Amino acid sequence: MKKDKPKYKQIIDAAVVVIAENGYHHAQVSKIAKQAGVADGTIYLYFKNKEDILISLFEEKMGQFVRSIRSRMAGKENAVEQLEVLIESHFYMLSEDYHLAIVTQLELRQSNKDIRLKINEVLKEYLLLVDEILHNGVKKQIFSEELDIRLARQMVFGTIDEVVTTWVINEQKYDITKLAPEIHSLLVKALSK
Amino acid sequence: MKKDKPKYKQIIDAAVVVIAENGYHHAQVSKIAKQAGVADGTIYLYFKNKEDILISLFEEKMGQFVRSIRSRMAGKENAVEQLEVLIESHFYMLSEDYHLAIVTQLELRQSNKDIRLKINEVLKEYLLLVDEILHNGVKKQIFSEELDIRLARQMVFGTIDEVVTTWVINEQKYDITKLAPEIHSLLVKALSK
Amino acid sequence: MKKDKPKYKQIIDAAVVVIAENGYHHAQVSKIAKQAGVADGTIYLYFKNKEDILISLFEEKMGQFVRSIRSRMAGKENAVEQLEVLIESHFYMLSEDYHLAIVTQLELRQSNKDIRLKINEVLKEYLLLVDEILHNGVKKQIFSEELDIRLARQMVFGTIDEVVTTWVINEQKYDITKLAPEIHSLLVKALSK
Amino acid sequence: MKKDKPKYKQIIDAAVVVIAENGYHHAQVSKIAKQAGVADGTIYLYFKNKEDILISLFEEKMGQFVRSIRSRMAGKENAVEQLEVLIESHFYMLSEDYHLAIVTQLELRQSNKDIRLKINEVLKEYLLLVDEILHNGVKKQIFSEELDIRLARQMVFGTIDEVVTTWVINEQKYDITKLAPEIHSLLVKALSK
DNA sequence: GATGAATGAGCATTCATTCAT
DNA sequence: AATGAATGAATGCTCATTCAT
Repeated sequence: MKKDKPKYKQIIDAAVVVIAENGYHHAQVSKIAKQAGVADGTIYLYFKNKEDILISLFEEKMGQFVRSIRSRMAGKENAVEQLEVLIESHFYMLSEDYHLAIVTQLELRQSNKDIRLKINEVLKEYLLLVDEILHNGVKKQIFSEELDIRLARQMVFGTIDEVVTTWVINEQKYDITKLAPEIHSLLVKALSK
Repeated sequence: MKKDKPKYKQIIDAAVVVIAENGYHHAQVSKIAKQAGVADGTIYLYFKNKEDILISLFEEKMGQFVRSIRSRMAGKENAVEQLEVLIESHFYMLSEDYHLAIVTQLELRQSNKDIRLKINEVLKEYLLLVDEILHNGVKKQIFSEELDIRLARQMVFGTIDEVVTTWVINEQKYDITKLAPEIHSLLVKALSK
Repeated sequence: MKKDKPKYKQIIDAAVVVIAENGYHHAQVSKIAKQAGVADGTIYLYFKNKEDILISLFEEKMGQFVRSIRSRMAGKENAVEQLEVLIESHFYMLSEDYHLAIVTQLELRQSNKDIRLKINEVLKEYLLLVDEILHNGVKKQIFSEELDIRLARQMVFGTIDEVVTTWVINEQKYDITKLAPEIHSLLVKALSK
Repeated sequence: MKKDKPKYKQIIDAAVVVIAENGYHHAQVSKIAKQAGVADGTIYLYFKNKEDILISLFEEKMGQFVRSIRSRMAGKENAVEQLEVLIESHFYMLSEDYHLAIVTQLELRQSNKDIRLKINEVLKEYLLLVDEILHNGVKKQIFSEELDIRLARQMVFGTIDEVVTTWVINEQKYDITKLAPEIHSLLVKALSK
């Protein structure tokens, strides 16, 4: 399995750094190869083309992201607590990975439609997680029984994403993890009966 | 003033059509010129460079957007009603301009960081409007007195933006104006005491 | 009409020189542009792509070639004399254009299948000319009435082509036009009753 | 002697198949290795480089070709009969080896000038055979005493080669061996007194 | 003011060859 | 002898911008 070979992850990590530091449009394959400490051609032993690097990057990182949130959520049965963990984890993990935050919030959004469609596929995993929390909350009668899950999910994701993007645009000048309680409180109020 | 000459608007409208129909990355200056019925070189008599077209496009359209919402809000003193008008207007205006919705929600976001920063400058006008509503609501004790205006604004804008983007990605298959009451209700619950 | 603009012919002539001097595989577009005294991008105002340059080169030169032979044949009614003119003209014209001889006999044959198919299309004009001479000779009972035109044409073309290629491979060390009478005599003997 | 080891021939036969099926420009060393059932690196234990495979291929196959014709000619003393055997054998052997015909008539001609020059070296064996027949015919006063052997050889080879190439381009749709008598007859007429 | 022909910088990808195992 | 992962040089084409007319 190619994904388990060390150079696979090595190249993806190099791509994150190069894109974050140079911007999407100046992230040439040769720069990524240099950063990864391999020859240009080696990239193509692990990835079909440049597009494939970006999609794999997102899959790999977003996969970890969702798995990590799920494991942190383990044991929490209450939807309010689950949402708390989701927000805290989301903010915490991006605050711990400076480069990844820039890449996911700003740079990867410049990619063409094909790449973004594939990225959206990957995002669905995250959105499903949000849906699970919302369904749980409604079932346990913590959230409003008339809640439109689809719209509520858009509010939750839209709010979190906007807060993170604003923080990245402001060059991460403040501690985003400190915003979690207030965001959580706002969202819970919106969702509750 | 260049902005008052007919070709200025002619070129901006051409840019909206060309970007919406071809996508950001296939919207060459020569295509925009053709659509506007002018020579390539003529573009540069009205705009410094391609970047300037895009920023001007956003300024022009977002300016109209905010002015239009303000005029619809005239007479409403209640923050809850004002927010209602904001959401309804936002959804209504984009639902009336198919091309503009695609351009602002999907295509222009593919531009590079520099352009997006300038676009954010222009967005501030809209965000100020949101802030005004929120301040008003807090002052009139309709919204929670402990509301963090900055975060609340990010929630309002993030939610509205995500709802619109989802609608555009789904090719505007449903009537977005019908979602306004529910979104309004969710946000008001979040903001209220 | 693009073909009538001076730069069209200028680029084709440059391509002949560059290919003859550097070989097919080292004839980069940038070298052709430099030789033609234009920018790389200018090439693409006149030709769809590199392949198109090569096909156009062959069309242009082979077209002239056939037209030139036809005009030299004007007035000759006798198939034996027509064949004489054909051979003499063929040898003479290539002996006058050192670079073109190299390009048509050696370099262009390295092109890929697509290009060679299109080149073969163009060659058909020449082969039709040979057919006309052969038909004429048979009709006038100068050539054998049982002549298989298709095979005879392959003999005529194969012989002429091999003689020219041998001369080019030997770096044109001898005067090929002096070989015309003997080749003519051999072919006429073969074709005659 | 490397040429006697089984893998030597194995690689050459693989090269014929791969070139015939994929075309010269898509016949990568790795494909040849795969077809031969060896590792890429193994190729380089038997051949200096890719060029060397192609030249060796031609040497090996053309050597067999000439030896085979010579053995079929054994016993024929008459130049006319010898030429008959040459043409028949040439056509017969290529009609029996579908892949080889494609490779020698079409694909190998796309190789660069250096390789083609070396291939021509190998071809000399064949041309010497033609020369022998011609000399024999002249000595025995069957062929014209004034025959220019060099030009006559070019006619014989050029004609045969063109007939075979035309047959291969037409995807071997007809039986080329049936053309031998007519080609023989044309050539004998040309060469005779 | 308006034109549009000309410019030229910039980059993903392939594949023959090597060499540590 | 045999392997196959790794190497890295080499190039066609696009398109924003200019400037002579």
